[in-house]
Amino acid sequence: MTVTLADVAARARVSPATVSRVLNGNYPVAASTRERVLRAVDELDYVLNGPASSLAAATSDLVGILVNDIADPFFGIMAGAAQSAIGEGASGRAGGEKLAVVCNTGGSPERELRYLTLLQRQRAAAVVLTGGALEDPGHTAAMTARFAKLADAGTRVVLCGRPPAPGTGGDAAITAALAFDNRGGGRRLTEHLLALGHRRIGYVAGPAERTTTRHRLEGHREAMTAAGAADEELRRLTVHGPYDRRSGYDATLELLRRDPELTAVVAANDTVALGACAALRDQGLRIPEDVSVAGFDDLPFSVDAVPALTTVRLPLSEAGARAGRLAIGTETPPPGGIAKIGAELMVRASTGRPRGA
Amino acid sequence: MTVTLADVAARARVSPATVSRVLNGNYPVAASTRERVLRAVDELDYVLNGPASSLAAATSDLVGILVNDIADPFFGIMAGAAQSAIGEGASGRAGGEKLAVVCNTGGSPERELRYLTLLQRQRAAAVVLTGGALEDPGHTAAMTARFAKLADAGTRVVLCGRPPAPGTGGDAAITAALAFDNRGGGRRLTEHLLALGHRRIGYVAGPAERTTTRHRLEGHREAMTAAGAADEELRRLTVHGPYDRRSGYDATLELLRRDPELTAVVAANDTVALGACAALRDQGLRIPEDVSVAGFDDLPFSVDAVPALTTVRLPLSEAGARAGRLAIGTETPPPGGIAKIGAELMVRASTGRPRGA
DNA sequence: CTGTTAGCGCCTTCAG
DNA sequence: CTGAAGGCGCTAACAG
Repeated sequence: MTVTLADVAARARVSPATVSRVLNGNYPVAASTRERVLRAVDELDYVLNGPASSLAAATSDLVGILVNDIADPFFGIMAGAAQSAIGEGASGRAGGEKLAVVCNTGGSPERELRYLTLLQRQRAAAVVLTGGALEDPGHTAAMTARFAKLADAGTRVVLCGRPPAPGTGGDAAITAALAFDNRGGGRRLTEHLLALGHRRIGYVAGPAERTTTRHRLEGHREAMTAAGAADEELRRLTVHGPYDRRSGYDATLELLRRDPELTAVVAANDTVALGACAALRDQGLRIPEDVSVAGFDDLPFSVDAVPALTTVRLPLSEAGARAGRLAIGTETPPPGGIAKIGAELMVRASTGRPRGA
Repeated sequence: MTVTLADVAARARVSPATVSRVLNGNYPVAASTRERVLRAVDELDYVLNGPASSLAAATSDLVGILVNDIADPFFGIMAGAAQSAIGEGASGRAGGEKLAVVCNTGGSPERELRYLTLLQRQRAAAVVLTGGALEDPGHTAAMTARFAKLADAGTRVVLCGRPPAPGTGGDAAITAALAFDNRGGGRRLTEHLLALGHRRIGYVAGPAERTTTRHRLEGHREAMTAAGAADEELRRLTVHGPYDRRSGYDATLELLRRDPELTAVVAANDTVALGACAALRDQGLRIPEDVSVAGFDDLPFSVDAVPALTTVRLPLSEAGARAGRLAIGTETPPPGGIAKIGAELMVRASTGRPRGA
């Protein structure tokens, strides 16, 4: 019923091996033979059997891209860029047709592990993990073990927007890591606010147990501490929540309750910042006249917000593309395997001098 | 080097067949035996070889979800919901671990076809296509042929937010189609504007050759025509462009040039609407006092826009989840294979009475 | 440059 | 309920 390689071989009057060779293109074949084979493939409407091929070759052309939230453009942009880079890398000849595929973990450690298992089971050629990692010792250990397993099965592992696990050097298994300068970006953002004259700055952080959250918050606190803020005060003006609009809304209300004299709110990311803006507006406060607001990431919608959002730009698209290239081996890993990706402060209309100034 | 099923069998002192049976769970196995096997699996850290399994069984656990633009939450929301539904459906026992995976076509017909081929090659269990289809006879024919091929290889094909190809009934191969009521939604949206007193309404449409674009536009024109608008006028006040912010911005400027007396702009979707808002603001026009603006989809950010966007809500998450269930056979297809998904008008602050009224 | 020969690791009848 | 045996479709040495 279904056409196999043998059928093609018969029709082209060559051996199966030859057909395999022209299909994979990694072996010299006479032009005339190749053409005959290709014609047979076409006439028979033959489609290679992936599982059989993967089984025999002990590798597959699957590349998995893991994201924490597929509905969030932060991940969509990186994943899209990675997927393009992977697709294009294969363009040379028919051979390297990689199947780049994105998997949504929803931020759940179980699902992250499950996808890794599934990908390992498929003998994936590479795995790209995007976004912050969960900072739980158990989970980190489990992940590190999986990475090792994947690596020695020949699967490349690349991190994009996620620092390699610290400590025991357990991440030797990783091909490359692209780490965003979340700490530096966070620091510069808060320094901008301090320079404007703000002192009472609320911080709406992301989920407590994620690297991204922690680094951005640390950057903020670095700047605040340098400006003389007390630890206790910093803690009082920090509220954690998920990376969504609702969290920004609720947390801002809570911050206002804790300190009605707040003159600025810094959000963990742009989406959260939008929620913060909504909350302030609903309280009758003007942005930035009464309260300044800042975000992080510089997603496409941020420039269209009213007022346009001051934020920190991350080169998501470039980083994603680079991760894709690293995954298929089109680009060589940076020295040491880890590269730091810069973050650029974007000052726009949502931040201004505080009321008093 | 790598652990195989035989190794597990040896350790558990059973035959490979038995191990296979407990792993797949679709066959009676004594509880004590099962436990012994499971323990061996665990001790050996065994991971099933997907390709080998797929080859022998002639099916795989891959489910592909195709999207036009992964960075667009419209698709992210549907894909995320579908992926969850597929993941959960498998929960029964270890057996049905489906690998739901999203593929970004970028709206390119070639990539769409390419992914379909790749998925067919992998012997995917199902394919979900989301969002509008390209209306090109050649491409439609190619897609229909692929669907047939997939269907008779046992791959389920479900459409989500895309109507089945019309005409030759060639889509008998499709398992189910969930079609959004784009036409009805578009009509009701424009009727709302007409009821407010608007007559000179500009329309920023999506790419011309897509079903979604056409249906929304037809709904708009239905309403306009019923209100006495002339065809020529309608054509004059319609501008096409991609589904992005930039297109909304540019098209709005163009519409304003064509008719400076415009009192409303209807955009093909919310993202485009945001661009339209930006253009109007840059022209010194107030929303909705000078010009009303409306979008489509009701993405999460639309309620936070300033002013909050009047739009048409599509139940993206529900539709995605349902598509996922249909893909894994957890839900039975609607009678006739096609279900129409309602669209609800959401009136918010971006639309109001026109200047004159 | 091309054909031949063995498996890759698992599932699935078929017996028992 | 469990074991034995054959083959899924392709690739990868080897010869020629």
